[in-house]
Amino acid sequence: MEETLHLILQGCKLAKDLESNLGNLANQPEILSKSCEEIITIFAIAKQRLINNAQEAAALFTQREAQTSLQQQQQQQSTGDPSLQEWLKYGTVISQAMGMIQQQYLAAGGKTAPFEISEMGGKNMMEGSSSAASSRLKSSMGGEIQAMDVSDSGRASSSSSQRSRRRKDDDEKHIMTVPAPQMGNTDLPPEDNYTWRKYGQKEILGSRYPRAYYRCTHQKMYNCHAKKQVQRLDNDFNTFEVTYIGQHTCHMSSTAPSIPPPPPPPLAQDHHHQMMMATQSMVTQQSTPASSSSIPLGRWLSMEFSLGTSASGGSAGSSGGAGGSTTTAATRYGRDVVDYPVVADMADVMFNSGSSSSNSMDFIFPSVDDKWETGDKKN
DNA sequence: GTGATTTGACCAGA
DNA sequence: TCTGGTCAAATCAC
Repeated sequence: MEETLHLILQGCKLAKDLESNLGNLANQPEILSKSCEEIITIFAIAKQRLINNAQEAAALFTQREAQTSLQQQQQQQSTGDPSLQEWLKYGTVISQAMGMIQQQYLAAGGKTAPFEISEMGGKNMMEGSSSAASSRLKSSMGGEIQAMDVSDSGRASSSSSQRSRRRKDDDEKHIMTVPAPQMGNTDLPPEDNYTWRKYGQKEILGSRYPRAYYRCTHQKMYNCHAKKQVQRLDNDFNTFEVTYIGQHTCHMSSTAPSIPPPPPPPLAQDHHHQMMMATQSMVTQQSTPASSSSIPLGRWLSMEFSLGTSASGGSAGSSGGAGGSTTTAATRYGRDVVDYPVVADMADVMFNSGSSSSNSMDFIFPSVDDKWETGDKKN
């Protein structure tokens, strides 16, 4: 265990070194890339060890990682170095991707995700929602995600009214916290690869921020009763608490058909293993120096950078909903918003990467070299 | 014109 | 009675 921690610390040191020299290396992407790969490799090894250990060890690892991310964020904010902002964006992309992975994982009925999850079950939904919001502290940067698996079976509901208003339904509810987008329009709820239609918003007693109510856009077409509620945490403006209610019965992604719906069907224990493998697969691809398909951090950075530019350049193409990769909000306010579908695709590939294709990352990063050049020119 | 969002009102459960 | 969840008309955006 100590060895693993030492590895992590070493990775942190290297990251700090890289950070301090980032200005000098800004025009040397190859060196940057190698440095990043080195860091990624170290963290990947450490992570692998932790995964192999007990959950206890994994929790400690995540804590360390979150601290590191937080430190980087704080340092970045204090320096204001634009090149470091790309570094930060990298973390944001990962965070977003992790968020979606988390959801995919929950969709698979998983109980323990490859990264941190705190699970709470058996309590009623409203308790979980409001009190948890005030008591749980989250990191908005590190991609920390907490999820509560809440099955609201406590109270029977008899809705006989024509309007069928059910305060307490029997649908499964999953509460999770996800970091808000740190660029673009941060008011938007996190992208989750489904299209939602907002049907209400309410001020919640004791909560600083209102709660927004969404239902599946295809509710009528597919009789899909999936819903979600989104609310900022009282103590953390940068974190959303998202409650998923019910399951998607719609099939909406033609481009990424293998994505399972977020609300979790209580199935397949094996998904945990698949998740682990998918995540590890990504790490491996990134961290294997010999692999030409590994993605240097510089490419991740440029990728994210291009995301930012494309968002302002015109994300009108992201509309259309049925593509399964945008929210209605993102569509509506797309001009200010980061183009999340790319991140969704990342998660998609990560979940479908399996072992079949070594070029899955090519799907995520089409012509990344060009994008690097684009980003470079930007600088 | 179509579909999404906003927002005040309504309703049901606690 | 209070509060959260939903409805639906008005409005907005494409």
